[in-house]
Amino acid sequence: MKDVVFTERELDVMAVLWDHCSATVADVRERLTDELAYTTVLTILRTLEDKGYVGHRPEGRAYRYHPLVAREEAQVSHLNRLTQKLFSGSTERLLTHLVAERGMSEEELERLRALLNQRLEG
Amino acid sequence: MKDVVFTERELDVMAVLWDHCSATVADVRERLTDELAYTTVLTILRTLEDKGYVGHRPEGRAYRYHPLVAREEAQVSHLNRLTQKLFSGSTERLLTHLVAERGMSEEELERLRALLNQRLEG
DNA sequence: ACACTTCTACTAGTTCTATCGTAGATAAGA
DNA sequence: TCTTATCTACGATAGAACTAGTAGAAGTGT
Repeated sequence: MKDVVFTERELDVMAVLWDHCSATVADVRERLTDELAYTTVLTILRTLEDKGYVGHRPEGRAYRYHPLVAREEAQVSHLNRLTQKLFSGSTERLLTHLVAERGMSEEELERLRALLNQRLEG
Repeated sequence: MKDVVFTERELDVMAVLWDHCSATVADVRERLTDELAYTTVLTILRTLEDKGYVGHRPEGRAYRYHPLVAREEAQVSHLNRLTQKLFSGSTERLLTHLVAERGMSEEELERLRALLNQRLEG
């Protein structure tokens, strides 16, 4: 599987598309936390399209953009990078860090344990 | 805590420094997997120094560079970004993904379960 | 028909990233 | 001392990332 890596801004925009399945420029712009010019958002979408990460089809007089790569693919790529460079390539180290250092609720930890049990028994 | 975020190349270099506590330009260059010119590595280190992420002191005729930020800080920052943008801000989702999708050995999963048990009982 | 708004297309500038060459200092070896 | 290897300092360039302005098309409202 090829690497699907995004820049900071691209990720912002992709997040919107993934969350909403598709969106117009105005939609995306509205949902971004940073205030960017309309044309700026358009440019980012165009760049993403050039790279093959999103597509669009006309909707009325505007375009509606949609992801061409699944969020999961990006998750894998980005996690690979992070694990490699920051956790010496050890997924376990990463997991340990998460469980130990993140403020997770008891319920969440319980659910994780359940998943783990299932994974180990199953 | 302020954000400690690195570019791709910077991360390569930081990884060497973290792994070895400190290193000269030549050291770093040797340990990088990509073959970069000596001056390229030097420039990266200089940039990192400008940003306040590494420091150096003379050693013989050369400089020895050392990290000024802990690997842990970078771990936290990068994980925050990744969780936010790719896992909708949910650490649990990230953990679930890791446990479910990564090929982890039985021992690793066991150890994780042990940690989890300890965390929940303790 | 005219003014107004909303879009895309194109262009452009600034900053950051990545990479390396050259020059000059300095130590080491012959 | 002369040469060679090794460093830092400085400069430069190509490309990516980020941001936004302007022009012109295309609808909307009156």
